Amino acid sequence: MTNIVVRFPPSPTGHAHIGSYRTAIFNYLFAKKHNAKFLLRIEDTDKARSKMEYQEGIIESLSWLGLGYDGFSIQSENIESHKKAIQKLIVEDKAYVSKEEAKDGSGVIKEIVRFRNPNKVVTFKDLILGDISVDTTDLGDFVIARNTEDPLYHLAVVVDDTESEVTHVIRGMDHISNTPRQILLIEALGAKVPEYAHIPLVLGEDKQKLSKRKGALSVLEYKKRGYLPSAILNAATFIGFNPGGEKEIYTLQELIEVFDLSKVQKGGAVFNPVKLDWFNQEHMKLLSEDTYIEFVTSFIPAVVAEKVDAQTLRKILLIVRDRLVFAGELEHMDTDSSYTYMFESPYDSHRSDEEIQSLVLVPEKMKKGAVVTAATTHAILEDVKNIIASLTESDFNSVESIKEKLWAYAEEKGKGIVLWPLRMSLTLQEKSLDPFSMIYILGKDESISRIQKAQSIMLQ
RNA sequence: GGCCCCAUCGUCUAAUGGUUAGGACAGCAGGUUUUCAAUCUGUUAACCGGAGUUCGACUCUCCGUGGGGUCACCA
Repeated sequence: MTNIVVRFPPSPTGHAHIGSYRTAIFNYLFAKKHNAKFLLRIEDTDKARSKMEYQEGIIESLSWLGLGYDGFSIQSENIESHKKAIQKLIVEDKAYVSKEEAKDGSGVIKEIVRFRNPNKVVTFKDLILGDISVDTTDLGDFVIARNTEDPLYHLAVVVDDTESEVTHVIRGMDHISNTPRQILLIEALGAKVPEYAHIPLVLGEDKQKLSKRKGALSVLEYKKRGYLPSAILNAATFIGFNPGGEKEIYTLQELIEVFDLSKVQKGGAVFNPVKLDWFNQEHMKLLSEDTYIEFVTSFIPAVVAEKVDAQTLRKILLIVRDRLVFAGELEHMDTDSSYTYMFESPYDSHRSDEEIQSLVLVPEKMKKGAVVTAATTHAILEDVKNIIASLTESDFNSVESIKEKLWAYAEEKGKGIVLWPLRMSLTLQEKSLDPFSMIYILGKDESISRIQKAQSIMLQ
């Protein structure tokens, strides 16, 4: 392992969205690429807003994404070092205690600690942006602690980073203005200034910093909706980064191989949820049949298993695979009418005979001059039913063989006038799977039974 | 407003002085074994503006303009 160390320091004050985790991802990729250490540090110096629930959310998110870390710490547990640093700065007259009225309007006089700003120009080299110079004079003597026992962000970060020997600080561009004052503190403490890489911000539709407030989903919500971690990883990495070339679908391993800070964009990038959907579909295609079934099954309501046997459910899931964007679409499979007809008879008391008849009868635009009546439809269904009855066990092994057996008849009579009533009698859905897939899923008996029901209504 | 950063299709981007400015998502059109998907094919669409530098600028420089970030006893 090299001596390179990076870290991801989220504050547990909310469920972070994809923008924050992209920072974690960049750090992780950089670490793996360079055979370095990746640290997770929970920044909870703001005790009022920090919550255990959020800390757990961070850990769960990282684990779900598969971003393992080589070290874990909680900032508040390093309070002794922070206090020591505050004392050291005060003793060396690089900081001082100042009696001031509390900002909360209470009128209480408190003793806060301010940094004695040397008022100089700080220049640092950013690995993405290049040289950046800032005159720190206008920062004034900024506050570094609420009191001698209670450090604030800048002080805590600098002390912690120094102690864990962080060499590369990879963080969002919104931290760029924090960098000069942190460098001032590092210098005052006599520590080593790390390398900085400020990555472009992830923007919302309005081109402003992505935020929960504007509807950005947390990583945990994506997990809940049935997105694949590999898709989130892939999509997030491609916000503000592109390895060049035309390949876009990458696994985590491949991402590590091609990751390079020099290929990180400088400008902010708008997050496109529609493209994330595409990434997810592509990553679903990468799954083996068994992995896919296993993944998707965890999103299906338990009652479905009572209504349909595992064998049939597997058939349904495999056939439905191409149209699935994310697994959570199956979350109401037990009641969603775009799925229920696949495993429950659509012929129920809610539908009138007239309704069923109008569905099964070939619509005008599809007739192509042919004369279609209830009687002819009944006759066609009769023929189709007989063909299905003649199918052998092995014919039911694939959609393809079922189609083969029915195809000649459909061509002879006219595809539209055979296939439409067939599909409708099996599904009673305006939009549905094709009839061959339906017969494959339903099996001989149920297929024939549904067709017979449609037929009996045709006769009335 | 001060300070800092950025600027290629609607969006994400490729191009590192010489290309008909490429790809992906979305859009549109069409094909496909009925519907809806899926899939295949085709297609619309961009170098923020102005000066330079150069034989030659998307690429380099400067000035505008636009956008963003940040100005806490939050992180």
